[in-house]
Formats: sequence, structure tokens, C-alpha cells
Amino acid sequence: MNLFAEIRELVLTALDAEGLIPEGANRDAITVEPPRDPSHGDMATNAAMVLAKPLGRKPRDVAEALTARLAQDERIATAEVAGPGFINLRLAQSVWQALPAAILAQGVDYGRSTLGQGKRVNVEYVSANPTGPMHVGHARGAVVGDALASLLAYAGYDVTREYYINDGGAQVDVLARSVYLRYLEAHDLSVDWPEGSYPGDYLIDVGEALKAKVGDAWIDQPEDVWLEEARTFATEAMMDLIREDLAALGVRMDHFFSEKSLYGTGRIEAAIDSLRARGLIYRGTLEPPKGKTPEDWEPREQTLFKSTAHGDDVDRPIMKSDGGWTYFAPDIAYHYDKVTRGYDWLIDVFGADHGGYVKRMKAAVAALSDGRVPLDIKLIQLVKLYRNGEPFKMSKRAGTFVTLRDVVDMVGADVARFHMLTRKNDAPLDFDFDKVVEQSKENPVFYVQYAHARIASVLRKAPEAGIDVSDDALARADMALMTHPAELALAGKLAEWPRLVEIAARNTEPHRVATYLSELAAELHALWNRGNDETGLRFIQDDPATSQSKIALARAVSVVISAGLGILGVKPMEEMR
RNA sequence: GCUCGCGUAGCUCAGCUGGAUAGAGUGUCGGCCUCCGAAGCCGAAGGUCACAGGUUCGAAUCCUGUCGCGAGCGCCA
Repeated sequence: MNLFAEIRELVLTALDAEGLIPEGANRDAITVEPPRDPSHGDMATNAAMVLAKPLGRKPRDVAEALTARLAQDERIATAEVAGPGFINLRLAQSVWQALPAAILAQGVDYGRSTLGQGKRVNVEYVSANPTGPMHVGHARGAVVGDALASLLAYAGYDVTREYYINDGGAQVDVLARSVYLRYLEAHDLSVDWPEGSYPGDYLIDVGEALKAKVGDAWIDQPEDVWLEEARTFATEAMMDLIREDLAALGVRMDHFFSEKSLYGTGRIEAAIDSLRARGLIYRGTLEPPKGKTPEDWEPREQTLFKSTAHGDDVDRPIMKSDGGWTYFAPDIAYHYDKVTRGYDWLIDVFGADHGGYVKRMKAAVAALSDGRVPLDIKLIQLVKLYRNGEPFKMSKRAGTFVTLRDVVDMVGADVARFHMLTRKNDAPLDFDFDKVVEQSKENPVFYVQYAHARIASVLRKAPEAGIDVSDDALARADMALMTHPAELALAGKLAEWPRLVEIAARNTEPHRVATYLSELAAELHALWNRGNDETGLRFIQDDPATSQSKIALARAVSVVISAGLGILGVKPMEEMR
């Protein structure tokens, strides 16, 4: 149920009845939205201004004809022409009064949309290299990807959450060698750590586990004896670690896809052949990058993907001079796999440092799907850490490296998640360990939770006054008793929720949910405090029937907060003392 | 040099796929607890939406250019 969509249908019906939509007019351009200034009414439509030109009439003439027709509907209290041709609508009081009951009947599914029409979308996120525990930077990508997936599911898409394991490249060999050194240490042998290895403490346990598994069989043995097995052993251990980190943050994947599974199975070759069949693979020599030529640059013939055919700036190599694939080749194969699995839409959530790969990846998917499957890439900007307002310096060497687990241990998954969703993904994020747990209104996590807890407090207290506050009873409350403009305005805010969901989903911007929840919480707090002076606005009244009508409104607010927090992956709090 | 992102109140940021007088928090100043949770609320003050053009009924939003900040730029993922 979406009140804005309903009224928009009403407007379109009225326009048709008046014969005001000429052949070929763009109906999609006609909108019904909340006016920025509440004094303009509950909703406003631009219909007259959009249609004036194709009709060859003045906007105000069109508007007059439309308002006359709209005013006949019982849901419309007043319809007035304003400004350059806006039509401002005020809805009948009964429309707002009916909303809380409708929300209580649907529960957290109020706001669910059919926008996605069951289309299948694959959201790939995190995809951290399996070489160590996840750090804060990964955490933001994980949270944004996870919330985006939930948002799209809520908006009617069939969503798959997927993690691409980079277990095929050279960094996994480095990992395996590092684990081998820890294995030797587990046997009390002293070792040298070469430059570029992973000396992190987290590998000590892995070395011990390896010792328990193979005993002393690998001591003093050459790499070809142990490397392959150590690689498998190490990546599995790292993925266990990563899975635990994700679980601590409340992130659950539907599918883990192994890069390694693409090698030696013909799957990379198949993907490249698919491109070759389209005439997009060739041998050639690239120009050096303009302006800044690398010192060791020399012209070299390579196997290239003609990504420029689909919008890239230069063609990209897919094969190294030693005959091996570049990292780009398995990426192509992986996305080819996603395309062949029949998804209608692909979304990749990458760190901002991968910005240079956006165009080539889009080009690859466009080519492989013949433009059928859109690929959207969300780049996640850095997280800047603070402690009490002071920048928090991270250094792997000094051991002050902040892991995802550190963040969860210090502030909790809910606080971390909400805070990381208060900003657009392409804006840097300040994360202050002290401020995010502060209990004040400058902390949006707290502010929203506090609103929910206050309502829960009312629901606990009301039965003492003999008021039945079960959802069933509240849904049957006599809402005609809820008449104060401040209350009707709050119901109006609840009416925006389904619309907000669709806007956020269309823009793939889960942070809009967090913004909306802050606004909703602010209106609840405002109404609450008005009750200090105007006792008639308190939720608990002497008359049980009046109480029920007001509590039904409050309960509807908490339902919407729960629904919104659910998308963000945050648990609503019943009390905060 | 090229590509992408960003530039909105002193500070941190929202801003509805183009709408009316651009909004919050914070900071400054002034109010509100005998009262459902004051961890909150109300009010005042604060703006050349980086700059210059363009598109149209209408631009913070779309296009072009300029400036500033960040990231990336052939066998590393």
C-alpha cells in the first residue's frame, strides 16, 4: 500500500476522464510528491505543467480543469492551483486516520514494493582477499552491500548475495609460504621473513594446525612438495576467519565463488572464446599512457580485449607475456558465469581504489551479454577513524591495525552498521569510536533507537491503565479520535515510507533509509515533547478508546522503524536504560 | 596528461532519478521537566549550492568549460 501511488493513479484517472493526456504524452513525467513546504498541503502534482505544452494550453487552465475533477473524490479535501501551475492537494482527515491500522495489519511488510517484479539481481560485495582478517575498510563495503541487497529484496527483487574469493592469484602463494614459515616455527625452528610476506599473528594458529595435520613431513622439503596443499589449507583457514568476521557483523552470503575454480577447467577459455566470437579479442600493442610514461616502458604486443567497443578508454590486456592470464581474465570469466546464470542485473560493490576497473568491467559484461544485463558498480570510499576527535593512525607494523573484529568488539555490530549507512557510499566516512556510542541526538543510531524505545515504553506502561495494546486491538481502534494536526502530520510521514523504499531502491542508495529513519524519529520526539505542555497529545489518556487511537499511531511508527532498521540489519531496541 | 568521484551554513552532512521561500546535526544565543523516558523538545542566527555559460515554464540536481580536493591509469589483485 502506497498512498502516493494511489493518489497518482487518481490524478491519472482524472486526467483521462477530462481528456487531458494527449497522444504520445509522457505519463511517467507526471508525479505526485510531498511538497517541500508543508504549508502547501499534503501532496503536490506537476501534471498541469507537464501537460500544458503538448496540449497547447496554459498550465493554469489545465490545472483548473483537473482540480474540479479531483475535488469530487472523497479522499481529496481540497485541491488548489498554486505557483506556476502546481496543484496542491489536502487529503481528507479520514485518509490519515486509516493509515495506522493498515500499517499494523501489514506489520514490517508495510512498505514492501513490487518495483523489482521478481527480477533476479546478483549483488557481489566484500570479496576481500583470503590472506588475513577483514579490516575496517572491508566492513563498510560489507555493510553497504548487505543493506543494499536487503533493500532490493524489500523492493521486490530476487536477490543473491555473493562473495568472490580471490584464491587464484600470486598473493595466495605468498600466503601459503607465510603459513609454511609459521609451520616451521611451530616446530621451534627459527625462520627469516622475506619482504612482502604476511607475518601477522593470525597465521600462528594456522601454522600450529598445519603441524597437527602433517606433522614433520614438510620440514626441509622443497616447495613443489608442499606449496599446493599449503595453499588450499591456508585459504580455507582464512575463509573460515573471514566467515566468522562477516557473521560478527551480521552479514550472511548466499554464495561464495572461487576464482580458483575457473583455472584448469576451461571456464576462462570459454569466456574469452565468447568475446573472440564477437571479434573483440586481438593481438596488438598499446600506446603508453599519456603524460606519465613508466620508466621501464617498452612497446609490446599483447592479447587484448577490445573494451573500447563498449565505452572503455583503451583496450585491456588479458594475457601476460609468460602466457598466464592477467587478473582481468578470471574477472571476465566470473562475470560471464553470472550472466549465464541468468541474472537480470549485476551489482558489484568495490573499494574506491578499484575505480580504474569500472569501465573495463562494464565493457566486458556489456559484450558478454550483448548489452542485455546492466552492471552497476558501487565504489566505497575510505573510512577515516577517530578516537575522541583525534585521527586514529593505523599501522600494520606498529600493531595498531584496526580489524573489523576490533570495531565490532568496541562498538557492536548494530552501531557500526547504522553509522556506516548514514553517508552516501561515494563520500568518505568519519568513524569516531567514542562518538558513535555516545547517547545523544547527534548520534543518529541512538536517536532512532531512542524513539523506538520510547514507544516500547508506552506499550509497556499502557496496560497498567487498562488499555489493550495488542496489535489486533490497536488495529481496531476508533481512529476518528485521532484528530490533532500534529498526529495527522506524523501519519503523513509514515505514508512516505513505501515511496522512500522505491526511491532508495531505484537509486541503489541504502543510506536514504537511515536518513528517513532519523527524520521519522525526529517527528516522534517532537510530538512526544509537545505532550509535555499539551496533555491532550500524550499517548496515554484517561479515556481508553482515545488512548488506543494515539497508541496505534505510535505503534505504527515503531513498526516502520523496525522495518527500516531491518533493511539496515540493525536490531530495534525495546529499552535503553 | 587522461578517466572517474566529490565541491551545499563556521564544522560534519541530507536534499525525492528537474519543482515553489535550499534542510538537519553541531557550534553560538534564548526558552521548556509537579507531566507517558529532558539521552529529548521549541525558538533566534547562520547560504553567491566552487565559478562561468547552456538546456526550459522552472536547475543544487541535466549538458559544456574552468578551478580545487581525492582515487586510478600495460604483464599487481
